[in-house]
Amino acid sequence: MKSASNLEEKTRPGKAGPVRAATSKPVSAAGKRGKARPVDMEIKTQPLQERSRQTYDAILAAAGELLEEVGVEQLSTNLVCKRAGLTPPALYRYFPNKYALLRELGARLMQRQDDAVLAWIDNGGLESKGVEESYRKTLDIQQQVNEITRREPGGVWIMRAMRAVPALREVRIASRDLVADRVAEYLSTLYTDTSEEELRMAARLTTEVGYAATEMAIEEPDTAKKMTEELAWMISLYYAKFR
Amino acid sequence: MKSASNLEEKTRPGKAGPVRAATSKPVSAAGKRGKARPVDMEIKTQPLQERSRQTYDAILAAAGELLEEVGVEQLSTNLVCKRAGLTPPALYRYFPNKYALLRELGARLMQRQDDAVLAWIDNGGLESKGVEESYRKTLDIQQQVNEITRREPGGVWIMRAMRAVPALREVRIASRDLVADRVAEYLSTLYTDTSEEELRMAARLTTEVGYAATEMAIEEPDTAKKMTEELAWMISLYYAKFR
DNA sequence: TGTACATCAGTGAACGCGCGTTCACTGATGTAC
DNA sequence: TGTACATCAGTGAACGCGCGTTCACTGATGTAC
Repeated sequence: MKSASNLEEKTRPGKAGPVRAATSKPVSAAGKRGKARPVDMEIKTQPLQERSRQTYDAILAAAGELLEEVGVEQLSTNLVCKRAGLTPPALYRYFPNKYALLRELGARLMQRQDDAVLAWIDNGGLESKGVEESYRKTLDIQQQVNEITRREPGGVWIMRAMRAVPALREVRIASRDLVADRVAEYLSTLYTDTSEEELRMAARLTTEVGYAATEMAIEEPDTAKKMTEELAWMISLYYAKFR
Repeated sequence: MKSASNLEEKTRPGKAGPVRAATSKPVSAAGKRGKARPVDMEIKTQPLQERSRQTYDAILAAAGELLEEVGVEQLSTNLVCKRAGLTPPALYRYFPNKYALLRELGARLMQRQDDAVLAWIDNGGLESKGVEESYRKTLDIQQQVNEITRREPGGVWIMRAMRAVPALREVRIASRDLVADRVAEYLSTLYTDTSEEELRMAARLTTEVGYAATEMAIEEPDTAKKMTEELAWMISLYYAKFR
């Protein structure tokens, strides 16, 4: 059973619906991050009919494509509408602004990454007889995450946006901490000499470092394979210190 | 003697002037990154008189402040003008758009970081008798870089912008590779069994990971110290594999 | 199975706003003699 | 040392554009009987 994210309920894997359930209570309108004035992040209407479900997905698909072409900053709702073959009020029916849209894209990507990592943990990804085996398993999951991100249209841009757009940062942090907590929880049964708190810090660090490496791998495909291998060494050698 | 960046000549440390010399040849107007249409990055006029030097610095200072308050995306030249107490044509005299401005901020921050790292290398930062010493030295430079970034107004936002804004990415990459090349060059005299090419990859990875850790340390001050220590372990344990 | 009606989904046209940008200008600074 | 002039620095006012957003509407889909 998956522990609930502190952010919101996550989608059922495989189901393409919006991450936030129609009945979930709205994110408070009051600012959640310091000075940047708050943005309405609520998804307005849930698609109900088949036609609207397609529209909803077309909007997200168009946004993903456009992210790759123009980046986060130049992305606008008008541009997304044009690409999706819609008029603005149609988009506006579902998303109050581009941040809500990006948030949905971010939540979906994180969901897919998290699902892979949690499944990997459940399959004993964190268990190994030595550094060599730990390396192989770490490499495996990192490659999986890279591949998931590569396949997602605009994937690396979504990751960048989750760093650089205040309204999206919490999506990334929630996902990171969800994964890190699960890793720490698991490791604490193996390395009983180390406090769970310390393992949680270690897991956050390695998760964060994993994100950076995924971005790097996608940005520089020529060296991606070798870089990912080196990252896997770095992480597995680091965890060896807790044994 | 510092090896020249592939991007541009870097400023003399301590001098607050613009990074691009007035005589340097313009960045080609043709796009340097795939589809995102190119942005004019050229700094238009160099400040000559004392008055204009102050204006120039006031613009950069205002931009740094505003980055922290509103983020990259909401930043506009008009907003910077208001904060700096200027009218738009005054800003326009020096910067063609906000990207040129951000680029200058990015170049200055990277310059400061690089200076610290290069000095650290020259002082034998990469030399150690064991993992313990390597850890201490790595921790030292990472803390220095964190501190430099913290002190720079809008520092962490500048780093995020260098990831998420296409026109700025090259500044970050150039700086990373400059440092990584110097690290690899140095290490190749120590670890003669490993090719310089492989060491360069390792150095890029650790530099990249260092950036991620700096951002993380600034975003989460409560755990910054411990996180930085763990990062230093991770890096020094990793480099130990080349011994 | 057919039809009338309610609800859902998307359109066309328009709006106000802040953005980037430019113009002709005034005022400040530096310098030649 | 003083003054006239050239250049540098910044202003005030205006512009066109694309953005986010809203309105009253038409058309599509689902359903009650």
